[in-house]
Amino acid sequence: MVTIKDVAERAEVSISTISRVLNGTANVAADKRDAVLKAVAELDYQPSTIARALVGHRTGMIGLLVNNFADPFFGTLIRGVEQQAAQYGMQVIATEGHHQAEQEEAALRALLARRCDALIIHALALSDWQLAGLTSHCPSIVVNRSIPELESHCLWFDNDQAGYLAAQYLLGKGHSRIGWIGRDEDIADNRDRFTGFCRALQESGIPRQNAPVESAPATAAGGYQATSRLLTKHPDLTAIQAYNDAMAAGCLRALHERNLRLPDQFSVVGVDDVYLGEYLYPQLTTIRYPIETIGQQAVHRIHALLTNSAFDADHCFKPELIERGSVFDISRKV
Amino acid sequence: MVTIKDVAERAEVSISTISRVLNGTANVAADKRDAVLKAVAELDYQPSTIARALVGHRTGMIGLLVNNFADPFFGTLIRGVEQQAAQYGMQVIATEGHHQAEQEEAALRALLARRCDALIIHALALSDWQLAGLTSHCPSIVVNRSIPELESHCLWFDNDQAGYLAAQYLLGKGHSRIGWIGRDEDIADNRDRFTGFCRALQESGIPRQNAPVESAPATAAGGYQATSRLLTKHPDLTAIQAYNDAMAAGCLRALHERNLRLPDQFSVVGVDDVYLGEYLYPQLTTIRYPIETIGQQAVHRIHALLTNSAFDADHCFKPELIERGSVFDISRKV
DNA sequence: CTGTTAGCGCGTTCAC
DNA sequence: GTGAACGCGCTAACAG
Repeated sequence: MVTIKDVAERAEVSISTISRVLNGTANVAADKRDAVLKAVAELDYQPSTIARALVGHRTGMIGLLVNNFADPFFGTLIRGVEQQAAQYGMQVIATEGHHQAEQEEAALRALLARRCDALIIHALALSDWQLAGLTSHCPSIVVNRSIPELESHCLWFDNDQAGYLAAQYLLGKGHSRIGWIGRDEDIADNRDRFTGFCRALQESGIPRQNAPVESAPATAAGGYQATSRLLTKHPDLTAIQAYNDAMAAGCLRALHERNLRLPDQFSVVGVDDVYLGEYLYPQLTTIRYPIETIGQQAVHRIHALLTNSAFDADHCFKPELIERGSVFDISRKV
Repeated sequence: MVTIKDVAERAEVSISTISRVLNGTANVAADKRDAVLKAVAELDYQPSTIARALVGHRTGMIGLLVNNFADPFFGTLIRGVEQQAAQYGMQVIATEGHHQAEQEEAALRALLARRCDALIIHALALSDWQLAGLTSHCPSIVVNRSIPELESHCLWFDNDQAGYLAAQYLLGKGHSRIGWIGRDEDIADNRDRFTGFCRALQESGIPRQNAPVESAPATAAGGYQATSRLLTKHPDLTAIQAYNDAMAAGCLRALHERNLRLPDQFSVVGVDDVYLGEYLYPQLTTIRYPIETIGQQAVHRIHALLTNSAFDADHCFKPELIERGSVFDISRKV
């Protein structure tokens, strides 16, 4: 690897001069400047970011912890983070936590050992205080979670409102017998979306027995199972609201297998708007979780943290309805 | 940040001793060893990987270049790479190239400047010689592409065989009027899969006019368009083979919209087996592109390169049929 | 304007 | 078995 010393010899100047022209730290005589640039080009010299990091106490790296790379939800998050980081001349080093406390902790420690300038964290398994402990020595933004003591460093999504919005949309299309297929793990996201769902029904005066519930893993297979159970017990339903798009996809499959004509005979709505929506049939009407925007905002905040500048206090991201084709207006049919 | 010096002071030994117990480089008296360990724990000391990298000339980082994070295909690749890297105690730093030569080059340069120990590259826009130039100073593995001069450093997929396998499967199920929906960009993947498709038909004595072709972008929307055009011109088709799963998803939508009963009335097969297959209805029969395995193998090779050990010469990954529900055996129907 | 020097945090000689 | 000293590649403060 060619070092600053090699360049200095070739350009016949001192290493400081190299450093100066490359960083614009001070004025350098035009002829020497040219000689340096020439030598740099000829040698294809790239300053070592690690040597720079050692002396500058900045690595230019943002550590990112996500659950699972293969999941497009996180892929989209990574992309938002990476693109915005590039704007600030930083790079991203991402790791998987698999929703396991030990792995999440190990990943964070590795990121810390790399001396990342800042961390962006999506962790479900770690407790609030564990997270607080691990991040105490490094500027961190926690996404998709709200930790009371760290609130100004959290970016989250209004899951309650998402559930509410989806249900309201269904109600507005004339549905009154709506099933809910939820996630079987008791996590805040699921609770909140369900709470919003219930609130919307209640406001419309729909009795609870008109809104049966089934739980399953938050996957397509889970959505399929939950839907099957739901339809067997409650054949009078006209719509299903799913915890997320993956479950909604499984739900659609269960409906297709029953030879229902979609969307005319049954409506489905999801939450997340991750990738899947346009691939399914009918194309899924859903609630958008602006995960890419959240990733970008996280980087903005980090930049603000690192430069001690101010940032907006707006931590909570609002859901947005994405109307595609999976919901049918049954009020017109009647 | 707590440094080795802090630990040394606290443990009342020299920094060399700290280094020795942490790296097991030499024997240390038991009492001092304990003192060191105690101080390390109390201070929660993590050796700086960047200082280590500077002196050890190893960063423990693998640079990874992919097209697009949000695409599950690459998400799965990243996951394969990351998991295997973790086995070797290395970490991954990933960047996006967006299939644009300048961005791919910039990304590689950034990775090089970070002094990654090795690179794993999925680049479409860069020319062979550009790639060769960029990677000449760093052990690199090129995935999903075969470069003659770098062949032992390439890992690729037998696209021809994939196209052949898919077509053969369709033929075996009694289909003889099969459409092809391909990618409108002229890249090797598309050409090879199509070549394999044609070979299978030819071997079965199917005349070319029974196998019409349409091209479109390699997305669900493209698959939808191509299918629509194909069906309008050739209403007698009984099956479609798609360039990839995304196009197959769009294809399914076009079929659903024509109120075809699937899979009974029309069969579809894709290639890639990325994530989508189980979400669609009918669940997609496809050809598996073992991208996660390729990612793992790439890391194995890198490790071999870095340790000068031998590795298998097996560069070409074979396709595998994944039978799900989107192909109907029409020979039984007749 | 420019070269020399002192670290950044750590692994690794060398003497002791 | 252990500590002092050097250097990895670079930036920043210091002289000139």
